Amino acid sequence: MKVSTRVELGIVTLADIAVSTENGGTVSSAEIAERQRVSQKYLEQIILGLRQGGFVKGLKGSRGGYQLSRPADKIYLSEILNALDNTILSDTFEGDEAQGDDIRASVNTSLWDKLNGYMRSFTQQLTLADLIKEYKERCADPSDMMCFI
Amino acid sequence: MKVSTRVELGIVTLADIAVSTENGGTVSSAEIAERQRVSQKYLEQIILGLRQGGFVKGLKGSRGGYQLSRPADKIYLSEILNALDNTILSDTFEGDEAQGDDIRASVNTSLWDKLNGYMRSFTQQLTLADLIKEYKERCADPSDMMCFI
DNA sequence: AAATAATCCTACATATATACTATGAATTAA
DNA sequence: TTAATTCATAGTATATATGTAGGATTATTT
Repeated sequence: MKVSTRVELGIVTLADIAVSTENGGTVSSAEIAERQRVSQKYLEQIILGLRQGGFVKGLKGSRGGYQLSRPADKIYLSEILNALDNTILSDTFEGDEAQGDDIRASVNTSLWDKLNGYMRSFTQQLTLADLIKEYKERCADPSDMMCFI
Repeated sequence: MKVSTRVELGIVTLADIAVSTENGGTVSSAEIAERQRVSQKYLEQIILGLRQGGFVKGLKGSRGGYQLSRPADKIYLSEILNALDNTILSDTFEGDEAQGDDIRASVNTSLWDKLNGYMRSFTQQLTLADLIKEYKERCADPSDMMCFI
């Protein structure tokens, strides 16, 4: 399953903000950009989407930065994905049902609707807090990988 | 989940060939093109992929056409998808693990690997014969939709 | 043998999406 | 007032998607 770098970076950035600010305060786009090795300007575009989606709020000015606008266990992956790219969890063929014979419609319900249904239910029960929890558990095992934050 | 029209048409075309030839014989690209309301030339390109994937064989010349090269219950959706677009069931980020910190790697295994895993197991147990069976069951109920083939 | 009907193969055109880069305005704290 | 930061938009190069088009190849039919 291919996913755009915007979506990848969007989720990772949100997780980064959550982890970096869990003891209060804010984190700047410059910090995150360095950690994730992307240009700050590009990252700001992605954070724009996160803010418009209602996941983070930005505090302007010196000593400003970003924080979550909701607790991480109230942010569902389905919401994040929809905000970053509304095609991922959407119906595969919308308004396409009238074309051709109905083998198309049948394949749609037998295959694509079921795949979409699973992706939705999985991402509707998975929260940002779950992602962070799993990340920290992996960090606790140094033989697995290193923890940078 | 957005999918290219090539993938959609590829699966539908394969199902069409299976249904149209289940009593023997062949079906031409012209027939399928009319039924699915696409240009014959475009359809031929898509059938090319199906042939290279080993799902159909073409018989040239007058009275030629296409047939399945294997029984429909031995053709798995995972194979079809891989032949038509090898990104759908592939790992979301291949060779991408070295970039940035390992929040990326962790999100990858917590989210994307699981989604890919489900899509694979579902499509690895679903066959073309299953799709056709469901299609015919729907056709048997005229209140649901009409059956054209 | 010639005509016909079909698959097979490749090149090209156009539109859209992606992945950035770049520029600067607006806002706040020191 | 200066510096630091978010906020917003414009531009651009590349890749991908969605076809169109032309014709070569092969087999059947007459």
